[in-house]
Amino acid sequence: MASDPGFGTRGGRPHRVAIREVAEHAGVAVSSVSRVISGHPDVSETMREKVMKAIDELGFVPGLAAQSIRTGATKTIGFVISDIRNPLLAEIAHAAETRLRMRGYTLLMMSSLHDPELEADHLRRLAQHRVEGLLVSVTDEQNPETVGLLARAGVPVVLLDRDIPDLPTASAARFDHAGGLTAAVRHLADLGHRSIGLVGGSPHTRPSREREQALHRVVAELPGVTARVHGGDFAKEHGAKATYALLTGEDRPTALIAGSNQILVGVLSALAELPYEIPRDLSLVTCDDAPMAAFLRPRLATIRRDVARIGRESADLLLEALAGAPPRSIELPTRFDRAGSCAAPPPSPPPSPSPDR
DNA sequence: ATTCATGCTGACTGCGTGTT
DNA sequence: AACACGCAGTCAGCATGAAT
Repeated sequence: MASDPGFGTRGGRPHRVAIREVAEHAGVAVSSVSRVISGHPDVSETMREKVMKAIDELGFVPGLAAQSIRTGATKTIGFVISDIRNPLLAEIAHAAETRLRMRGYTLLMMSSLHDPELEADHLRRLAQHRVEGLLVSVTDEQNPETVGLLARAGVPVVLLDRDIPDLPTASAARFDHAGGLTAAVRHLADLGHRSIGLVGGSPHTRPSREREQALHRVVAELPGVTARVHGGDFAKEHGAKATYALLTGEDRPTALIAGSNQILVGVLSALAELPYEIPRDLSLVTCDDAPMAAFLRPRLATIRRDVARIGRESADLLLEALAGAPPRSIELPTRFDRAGSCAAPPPSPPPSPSPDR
């Protein structure tokens, strides 16, 4: 039995066992080997065993590239997200991959690192790989190059929590960010908070826009309550900077909402340097769980979403589109979990930190 | 005679490379 | 520039031989 299936060298160049060699080794025709490999019904048990024995002894692995030449099918799906190192996105990818693998597809994952140029480059590369479908969470919904590449992709596209009106051919799986955020703000207002700060993410993506719009909408319905938003990147650096700006400026909020798990890390790092104790001096709510957040005391009030579900559902939308169904969109809920990090605001304004940092 | 498993042949696929 | 070829496997259609 070969130790490394399908690999070897011949004269310094890579040599892979071909179907012809399997046929010769088994003493059968190439077409018979092909029938065995593809599970054709007209194959006797003796023939199957003979071929499988040769395949095993030679370590043959059918070449997907060669298969795709004839069939036109690569059984590969392109998956582009901002950063595969983000545990939240890793969970989405895992759920989607599991779903697609069950249907014989391989996922080709790429991180755009919030860089539209790199993202466009990935999309072009995936086209070269002849992927049969795309799962994409774009960095900038308005970027003409990205939108153009997706429009011309010629394969089904599913957007992950993104809105691109110029791309009506794409399906989409989105979260109702407004629902969870509205519940959180109402809870804070019920506790007595009158100034709420949101450390938002990129304005070029749907989740940030939805949250910001929802915040202004709900605040408009709550007499005496104001909101301040600091948008930026989905990054801890922005989280720290914006927190510092919000808490050291005029009209300091008594409650803060962190717009993502990466932003939360920055928010917490800024709070570690500022004289605020949670929840005594400041109420804190986060959007999405962070890996270590479960060990924080008090527990963090969190706007949660089922990320594994959006992974599964987006994979299903893509499978549906691959089967010829027209594009469609779905919306999944977000839920506010209140916890110890929220309390009534302090009777006097929160302590004023020293201006030097 | 019929059925089934198997073999054989040639077309076919997209792309890069070599030849005319 | 145009054309031919090789790559590695799939596929369809037909031929063949053995078993029922």
